[in-house]
Amino acid sequence: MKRTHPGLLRNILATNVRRFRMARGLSQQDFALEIEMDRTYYGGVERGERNVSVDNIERIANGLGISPDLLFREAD
Amino acid sequence: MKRTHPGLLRNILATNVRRFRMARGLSQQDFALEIEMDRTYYGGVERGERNVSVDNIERIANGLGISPDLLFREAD
DNA sequence: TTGTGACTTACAGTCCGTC
DNA sequence: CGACGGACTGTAAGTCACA
Repeated sequence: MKRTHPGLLRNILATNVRRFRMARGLSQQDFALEIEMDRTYYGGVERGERNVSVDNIERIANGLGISPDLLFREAD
Repeated sequence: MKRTHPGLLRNILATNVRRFRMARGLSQQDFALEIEMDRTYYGGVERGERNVSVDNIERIANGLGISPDLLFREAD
């Protein structure tokens, strides 16, 4: 599912999620497993292809051990 | 649709959205109209009944004229 | 002015893979 | 390890009539 353009917010989310996950030194699959999310779906999130819902944003933020609002801050 | 649910992030979002909208002195219907969203759907968001996705969060934040991450900050 | 139940359709989200 | 595809299921998205 190649859902590129629409919003930029999901791209911000995507880069942030990826950055925080890598900072924790985890692979996509390991992290996805940890938060009980499908690995292919989670990969799509990091690619900005998925229009993630709040409940899943919460799961991801919890898994990363950070406050959810950090995932929506513009890259610096 | 009574989706009185699990996640609390959804409720944080709900209260924040409502607070910012009221701060702008707008009714749900007027605001919903402004961002081209169905009034009953938007109402459900403010009630924390809807598991909103990123694209819609973006639309709401844009309509409120604020940075999306403000919608995810814990109430003080 | 907002809430609610009922409803259909689009896509979120899962699971099997390959490269 | 991560990108990506096909086929599926569940639920968000979106609308309405009425309270």
